[in-house]
Amino acid sequence: MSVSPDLDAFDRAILAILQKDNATPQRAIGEVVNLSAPAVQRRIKRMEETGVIRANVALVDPAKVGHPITIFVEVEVESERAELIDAAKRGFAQVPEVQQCYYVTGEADFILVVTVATMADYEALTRRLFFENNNVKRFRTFVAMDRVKVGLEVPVE
Amino acid sequence: MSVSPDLDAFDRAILAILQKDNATPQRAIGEVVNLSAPAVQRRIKRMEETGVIRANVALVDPAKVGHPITIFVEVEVESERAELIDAAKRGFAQVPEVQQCYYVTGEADFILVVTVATMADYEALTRRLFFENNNVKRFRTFVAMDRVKVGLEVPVE
DNA sequence: GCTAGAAATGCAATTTTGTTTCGTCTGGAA
DNA sequence: TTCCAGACGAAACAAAATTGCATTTCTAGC
Repeated sequence: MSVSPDLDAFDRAILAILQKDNATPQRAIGEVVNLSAPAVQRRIKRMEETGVIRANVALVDPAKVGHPITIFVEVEVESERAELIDAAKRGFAQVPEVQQCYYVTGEADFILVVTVATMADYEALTRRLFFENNNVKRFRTFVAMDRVKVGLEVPVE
Repeated sequence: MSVSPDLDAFDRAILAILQKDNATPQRAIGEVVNLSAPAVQRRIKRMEETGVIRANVALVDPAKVGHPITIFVEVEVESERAELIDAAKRGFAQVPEVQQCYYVTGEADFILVVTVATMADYEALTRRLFFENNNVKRFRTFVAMDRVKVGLEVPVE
């Protein structure tokens, strides 16, 4: 899980494909990277076992399932005591509407990406997550007008 | 692609599974949601055609492929002329290191999520994307110390 | 430069999964 | 009531993933 994976050019080529479409048949991948299907399959398996590939998922259009609003929130906390920070992390991570949560340096402590159906839902969420949390000093809201680019693809060279 | 999909409880249950693991066999999904494999398959196909499912991808651990640093950037532009904004969108979207890009309301105009190997790389990227861009007034950097929760999963009820 | 050991490969067989077919059932409109 | 459209499940089928095995490639170590 945390061993050095040591990826070669084959692995990277495979990753580039899987990050675009992981339903690509191994045979087709093999043709592109010049490897047999079993070889591709073994490499994929190894990358899954070593944690290079964290998950295989379907990406869903939020608007199509009733969550048309995406919001960024910068959260500043009162105290940065480790215990309180950990509690905040767990608290944020638990919430399904919180798609992403990062603990960051800079003028904020946390940045959240939230997806909701309505602004009223967001308002209710802020009450629950921020106003009722004594350790939240203040937060700033940015509503997405356009999701210009959305993905978790990582360049693999 | 943009027709109202009208998802029922079966569709949503299927989506919940596929958002966690889209390698789950259709037969296994069928057992969970009480549907036959062909029924599951037809629903998945329909959701792919209507754009509810935008893509099927592998999620890669950035650190394991040499991109251990995740950075948020708030970008403020000089002019919000539609033409310039569109140019900015295209410019940001093009860059592989820019994982996500949102056009937002609030104290910033764009929020970017960037993944890089080193801070030197980030510095080079800022030069290219911001300093050499006349329409960028200023930008603020937040370096992620902990990727507490990362995903694109959307609650489906 | 040569050789042993380890790792990775390709091929072919097997198993699992995805896909299509087809007959049936259900719900709604005429 | 009758007809039609849509969705379903069972079974047959096609395609893909997976496994076993012999061979090749790579890497040291001598």
